[in-house]
Amino acid sequence: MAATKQKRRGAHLEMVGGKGGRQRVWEAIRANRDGFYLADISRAAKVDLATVRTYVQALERGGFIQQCNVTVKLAEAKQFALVKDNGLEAPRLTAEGKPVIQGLINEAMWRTMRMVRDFNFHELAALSSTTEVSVAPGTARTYLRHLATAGYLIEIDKGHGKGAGGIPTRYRFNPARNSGPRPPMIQRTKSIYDPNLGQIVWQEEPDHDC
DNA sequence: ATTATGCAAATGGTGTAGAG
DNA sequence: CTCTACACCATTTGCATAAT
Repeated sequence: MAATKQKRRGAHLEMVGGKGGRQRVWEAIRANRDGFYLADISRAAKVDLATVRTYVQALERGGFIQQCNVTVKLAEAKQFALVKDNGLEAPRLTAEGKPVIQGLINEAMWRTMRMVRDFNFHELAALSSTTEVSVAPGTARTYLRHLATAGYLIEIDKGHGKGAGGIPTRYRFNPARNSGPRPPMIQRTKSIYDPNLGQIVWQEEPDHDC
């Protein structure tokens, strides 16, 4: 009923690599690693207390932080300390404190792409697949297609685009677009956001000049 | 006729926000 | 403090098209 009913915003505004949300909380925690309270974090990060509480709980379960004054039971009065600093960006944890698997496949493909010179989506799927993650050919195909559209990949051999010849489109990673370790995310709005650059790198081409 | 690619839409999973 | 609802990204699957 609050006038400021904040619905969830775009990924580039709250997810990893952006601002707001858990990222701010994590930064605030790092700034006060010796000891902090939920209220401090909430105020410093300018994040709703409930959100802070949720994330802190996840961090605690994940073993990233530890409560100092165990005697206190009230969450708002609890004092935590950072015991496991990833140093990087905010760990993506589920409420259970377990690492999020979402995006793992994406990252695997992104990493493979930067290592291998050229490839087709079949090879990418095979190379990206590990014992931990299995990349479906279809997924690789989709991701590859989007990246190519965004200019991250160069189509070096269109070959025989279709048919039973076994010559799929061959792509090559564009070094100029090697922006960083974070894989670009394909947003729901048909746009592609690069967490490394912190900006939209491609949109659905509003340009329709005839 | 068979097989693979390309495109598109549907579904699932996760995080955030709010209310009880 | 716990629970429910909602929004968004990621992934999977199906259909249409085209060549061997």
